[in-house]
Amino acid sequence: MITLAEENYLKAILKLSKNSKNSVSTNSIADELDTKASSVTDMIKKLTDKELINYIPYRGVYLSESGVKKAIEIVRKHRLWEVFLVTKLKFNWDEVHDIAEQLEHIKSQKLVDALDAYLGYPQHDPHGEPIPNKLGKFPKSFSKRLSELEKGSSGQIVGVSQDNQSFLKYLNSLNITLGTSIKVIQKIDFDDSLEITIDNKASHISIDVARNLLIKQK
Amino acid sequence: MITLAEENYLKAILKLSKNSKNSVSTNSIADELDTKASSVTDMIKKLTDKELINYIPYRGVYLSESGVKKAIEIVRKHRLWEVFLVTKLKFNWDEVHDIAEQLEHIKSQKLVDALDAYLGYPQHDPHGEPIPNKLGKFPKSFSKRLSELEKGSSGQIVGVSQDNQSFLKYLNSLNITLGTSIKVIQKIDFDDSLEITIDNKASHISIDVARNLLIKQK
DNA sequence: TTTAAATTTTAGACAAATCTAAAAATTAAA
DNA sequence: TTTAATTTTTAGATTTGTCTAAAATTTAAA
Repeated sequence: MITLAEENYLKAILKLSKNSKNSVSTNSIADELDTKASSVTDMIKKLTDKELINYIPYRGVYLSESGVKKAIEIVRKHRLWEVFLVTKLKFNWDEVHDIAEQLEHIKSQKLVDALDAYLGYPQHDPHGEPIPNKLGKFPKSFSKRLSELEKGSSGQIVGVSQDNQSFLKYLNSLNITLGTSIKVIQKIDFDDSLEITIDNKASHISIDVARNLLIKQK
Repeated sequence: MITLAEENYLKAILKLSKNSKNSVSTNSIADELDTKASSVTDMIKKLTDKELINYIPYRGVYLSESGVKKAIEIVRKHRLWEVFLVTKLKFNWDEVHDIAEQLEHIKSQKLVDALDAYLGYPQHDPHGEPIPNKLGKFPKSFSKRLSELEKGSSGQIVGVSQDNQSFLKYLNSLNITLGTSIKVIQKIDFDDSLEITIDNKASHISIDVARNLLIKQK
């Protein structure tokens, strides 16, 4: 049986592997989960014993095949519940993360599948993030990160790759939501930040923000 | 913060108080939760420290005002989720208990209220059990237990006061579900069991089963 | 390439929730 | 009303997940 804490570690490792491609460091997991490196080392041993990850001391970890499968299941549940909360219960997109963090740990394959069907097999969550299907396959994406756009080009926001409340509230304050059209006016060499326009109104955003905005070019 | 284990104890104590009226014994809690008496004693101390129960050593416990409130909230969540699973996700009434046992611990007042509204403020769960409202008030009931019916009288099943799968599957095998008409043909003095008819077909049920069937007399 | 800084692991401790075995208290029976 | 049976509590241990402080290892810098 896989515990709640273990599930959270798997999810964190999956997320971090997507950013970096390489194996994931102890400290980065500790950061992601807001815990101490020594706690991470302890948990790494448990996950290794269960063959959910591979681990070389001092060298980092990566998910095993079964670890990936398990982690994707949790992501699937998280995102399906977010869709439920927004489309059925009328929550705002910045209110659902914490509740989905709880709901993602409910154990019942039948429940997940029934929920998926009930929601009409959605491919994206309320933040535009892809929802893996029952087999763990993600829908194809045609989006780029806003940070990759050239000066002068523009597109529409189709997703964000962070769903924590403070980030989403910041986006709300910038009038950025799914579907918003954005043009890159200037890229600042000094700190890689961007001058953009939204509805002809200029704004300035950091590279960190731009990296978390998914955009489809016109 | 109240833990998952503590919530389960509160729920068990509430259930046992309803049966007995007196204070609840350590052993009965241990039975209900399938644990050991010594574990119950340990937990009783924690719940006492948090002022969720009152406790006199060797004399049993009862819920405090805040303990009752908390326990009723959990029951409310459990039953609302059961309604969701049956009415929206098309689960059968004998499949929902275990999943609701998990869902009842999700913490979000807003979620409970939104779910309640989404379901149309149901007053009874799929087993006919009353759902307390937001203020903790239970809807009035006009039902009796089948065990209280006189020989010769009859009525319709409006609820069951057990929702575990094995009990419900047994009812299914007897063709008993919500709405079923039942007549008491004979009461057996020896073991208090009952001869009943369902659609003019005779069956024999124990007093334990009869006590868990709620019936509205014609 | 040796030293310093950063990262990671180990050792030992703690809280939560549980257990077994033994002791204490209560209840029932002779 | 004393004894026996039952119930409840205590004492001490275990597992899970976490922590701090110190040691070990790796990486970066002089």
